[in-house]
Amino acid sequence: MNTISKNGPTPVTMDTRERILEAAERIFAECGFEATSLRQITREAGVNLAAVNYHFGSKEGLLKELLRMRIVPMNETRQALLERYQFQSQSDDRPASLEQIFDAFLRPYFEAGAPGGDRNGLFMHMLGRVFSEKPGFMESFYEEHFKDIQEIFIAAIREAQPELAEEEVLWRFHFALSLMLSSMTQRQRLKISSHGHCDPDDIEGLILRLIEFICAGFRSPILPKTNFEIVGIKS
Amino acid sequence: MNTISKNGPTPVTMDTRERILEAAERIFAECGFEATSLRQITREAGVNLAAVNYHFGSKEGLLKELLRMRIVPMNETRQALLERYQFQSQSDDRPASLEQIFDAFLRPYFEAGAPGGDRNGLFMHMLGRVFSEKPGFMESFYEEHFKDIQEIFIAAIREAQPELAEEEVLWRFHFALSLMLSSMTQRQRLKISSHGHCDPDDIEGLILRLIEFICAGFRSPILPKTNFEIVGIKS
DNA sequence: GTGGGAATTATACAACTGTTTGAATCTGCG
DNA sequence: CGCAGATTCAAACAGTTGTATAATTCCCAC
Repeated sequence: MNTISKNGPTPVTMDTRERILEAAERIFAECGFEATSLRQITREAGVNLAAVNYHFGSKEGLLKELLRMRIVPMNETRQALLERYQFQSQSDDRPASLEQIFDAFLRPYFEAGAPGGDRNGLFMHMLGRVFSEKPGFMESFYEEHFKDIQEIFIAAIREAQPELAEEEVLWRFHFALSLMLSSMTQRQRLKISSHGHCDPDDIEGLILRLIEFICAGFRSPILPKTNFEIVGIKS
Repeated sequence: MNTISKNGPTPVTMDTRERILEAAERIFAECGFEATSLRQITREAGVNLAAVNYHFGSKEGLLKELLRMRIVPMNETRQALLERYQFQSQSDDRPASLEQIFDAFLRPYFEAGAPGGDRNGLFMHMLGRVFSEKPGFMESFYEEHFKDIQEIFIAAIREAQPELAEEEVLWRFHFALSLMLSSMTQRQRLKISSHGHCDPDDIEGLILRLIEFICAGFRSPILPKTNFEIVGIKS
């Protein structure tokens, strides 16, 4: 049992388990899952190598625990926020707006790793990386942690956009989700490509812009076969 | 020199170099860069292990060559397509539409790996993975292969949307690019989450829906501080 | 204090990694 | 043919990987 003193008011004892989780989240986010070694994690956590397998069974067990730890409360916040918006709108006898729905969906995600503010962006960066890195891994996690919450939000979208065909709802939700996941892992690209015009660390600005972008996409008219003039694309 | 017979009309001799590239593209796309071993590649390619280092210098050299090989012609196609759209619109004395711009930008990307049709989605899947997997890697490639083409397309967007502030153009282009990259790597997720309602293999449908979604996002009104009613988010 | 389960430790394991080497083989030109 | 350069090959390199195992230390109820 290691005792470290944080600069907070109360000194906190941080046991091996927590120190591993802390270091793992940081390094997974930075280097990805495959490229991160257990020795790297245990070294930075200041614990013994075997501690990972003792506490989490395996490297993958560590990852799963890390995800579970963050995703469960995040989804609870999402649902609570959505229900509040729905309750607010209910007095006017209308469904929650698309903006409210996606605020409830996006905001807890971007703030999941940052309750105190200092771990900002760490978790979702990791999540985005893991999803793009471990193909078979996502399926099991979808079933366990995303299926229900997705159903809830898609139902809310249907209410807000009743004229939109089911297939289009699913396509566009897929776009929204992809955009949400990648806009974190790709944040540093914005810094490079905008030549300093945009501030990727402005999380609130990112959230609002994402909501705006996604809602506009959802309100786009139903797709005709070709809704703009392209003549002779092929060769 | 290995000679294999393809089921096409003309038997094709495929030398070691090409066989490595073919296998590497396939396995990188499936497993990612870090998780793929050279032995896996050379085994499936039917060549000797040392051949990779002989022909490409290193594993990373193989990846770079693979990317260069696909990206250069892809960007040429993008530019040619954009110029054609601009020429078409020019007769009406107006700039190319957002739809045309993003068709020129997206279509060559989604069709890059599939000139004959059978390698569909392989390359961009790999590209998306590599970008999310190798952080420092992207910067150098941005400078070499994306900076110029991005400038060209952003200039076209400015003409199509002159009233949009520069910062917002960059944010939204970032969103569009992120969405393009991730909508390939995340394709199988759509298959799962839509429960068969959507067909992720319908590339043409994907392109058109993406264009529609992105253009709507770009036409969204300029971001006010909060353009929808959220009261008491905190706590 | 003492026993006993929990936790930590150092060490070792087998497997796998990218890369290198030097010899063997092939290819094409004189 | 004969030789030179390009290519392929089996083998080994040193290093790292995740995991397993015993021995040790710690801590708390009794």
